[in-house]
Amino acid sequence: MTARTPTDAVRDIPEATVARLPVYLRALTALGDQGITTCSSEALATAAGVNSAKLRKDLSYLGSYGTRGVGYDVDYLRYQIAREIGVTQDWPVVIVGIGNLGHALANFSGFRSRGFRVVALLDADQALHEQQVAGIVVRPFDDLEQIVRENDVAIGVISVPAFAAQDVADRMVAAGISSILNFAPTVLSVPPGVDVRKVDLSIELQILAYHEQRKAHGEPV
Amino acid sequence: MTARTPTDAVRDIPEATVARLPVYLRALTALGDQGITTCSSEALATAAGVNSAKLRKDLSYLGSYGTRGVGYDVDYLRYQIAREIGVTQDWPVVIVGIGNLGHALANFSGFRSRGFRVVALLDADQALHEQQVAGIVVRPFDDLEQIVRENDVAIGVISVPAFAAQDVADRMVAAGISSILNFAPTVLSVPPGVDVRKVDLSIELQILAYHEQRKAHGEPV
DNA sequence: CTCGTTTTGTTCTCACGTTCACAAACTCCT
DNA sequence: AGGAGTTTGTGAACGTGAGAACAAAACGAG
Repeated sequence: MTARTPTDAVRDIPEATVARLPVYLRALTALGDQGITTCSSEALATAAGVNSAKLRKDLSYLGSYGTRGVGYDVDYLRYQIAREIGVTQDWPVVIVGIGNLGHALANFSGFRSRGFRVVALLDADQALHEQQVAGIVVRPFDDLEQIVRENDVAIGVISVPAFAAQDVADRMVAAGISSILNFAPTVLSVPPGVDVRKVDLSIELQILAYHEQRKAHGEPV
Repeated sequence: MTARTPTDAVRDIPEATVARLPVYLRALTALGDQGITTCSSEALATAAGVNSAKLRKDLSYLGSYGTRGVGYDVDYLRYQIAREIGVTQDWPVVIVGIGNLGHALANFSGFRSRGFRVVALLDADQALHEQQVAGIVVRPFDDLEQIVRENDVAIGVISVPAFAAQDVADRMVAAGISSILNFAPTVLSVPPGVDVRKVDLSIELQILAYHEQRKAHGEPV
């Protein structure tokens, strides 16, 4: 690695690369589980579904962790990527909105194994309180501030209906959460410094529909 | 509409624009529901959470549907975008994998209202067959081919565990499905001509974690 | 009818992301 | 030790996307 002073610690990795690092991480885990200890950029790129030049360029932003003529050490590279992303320790997460989707999210086994830990499930509906979902008791939404404070929660997941999402986001931000994963089909507005990512089923389907329509329209051979 | 010859029917709209059209569609629907009949690019951009120059440029790919000095007619523009995306009629969709997530998807009310119709729920687990989920009977996975044929299904949703996802995708493609929305945390490989979009909770959380780590690391002012 | 106001549609420039192509660096074989 | 064969890391070319800025077009007032 080239000499790096403490002050330039914050190299900036392109956003497109950041979005692919988790994919590489998963691919490396899969290779490791198969007992593979070393792999080339070509092999890893295939496992991750990208082109090898792009993979190498992405990895080069992290540092120089490969060996020319040999490839990458699977475990070592996996650790380096995990460290870069910040999932070497667990991040506490709260889920707000325990409807159908909230249930599915709470039961999602990938949380724990991938660096996240659900510390609380919240819902405004009193009928759900005291019930257990995925082994965790559902608590009132008003407990949010206390939970965030006590567990130092930085990441919140919103799985409430669209009309309630902005209110939940506002409360989350006020409580100190600065990263939000939004499953509600609505645009959230948050202050600068707060990150929001959205997952939207309708949008994904509509994008597919657009391309599908294209295929159908162009195909009349 | 401006005169358009049959041969130039396939204008190509940039992918980034295609991904935003559904957002505009939703924003227009919201404005319409509020009784608003006309809006400026500025107002619509705010509702959609984008910048107005980008919005105008996106809309310009579809055609010239606004009026200078006035703005856009909400209902008219909404119809034009819906037509461009291809959601003026309903698309039949099959969901494979009726676990926690599959349940949530089947119950998702946005399907019907946004141009999609769930024609079947499939699962390999016999214990689920004949049960009703969201008013639809769960059927054996082996019924896939028949259902696709009879309903002319082009879009499939995969919500099975990761290890089974590739098999399901292969069967879908063989049955004639050419657009897949994949919720399983794995890379799918499909032949050219088949579109895959993936929705991946772990990846989204890890991207948030990366930025969160950055904030925490840079903040000690 | 003409002028001022408003707002769209589009052009231009810059930044970002992807891919190619190759030098540098490592291993292995003779 | 030296040369052939691999594979990484990166510079350079290309394509796509974002945002500023402005001309063209519509409306309304007088």
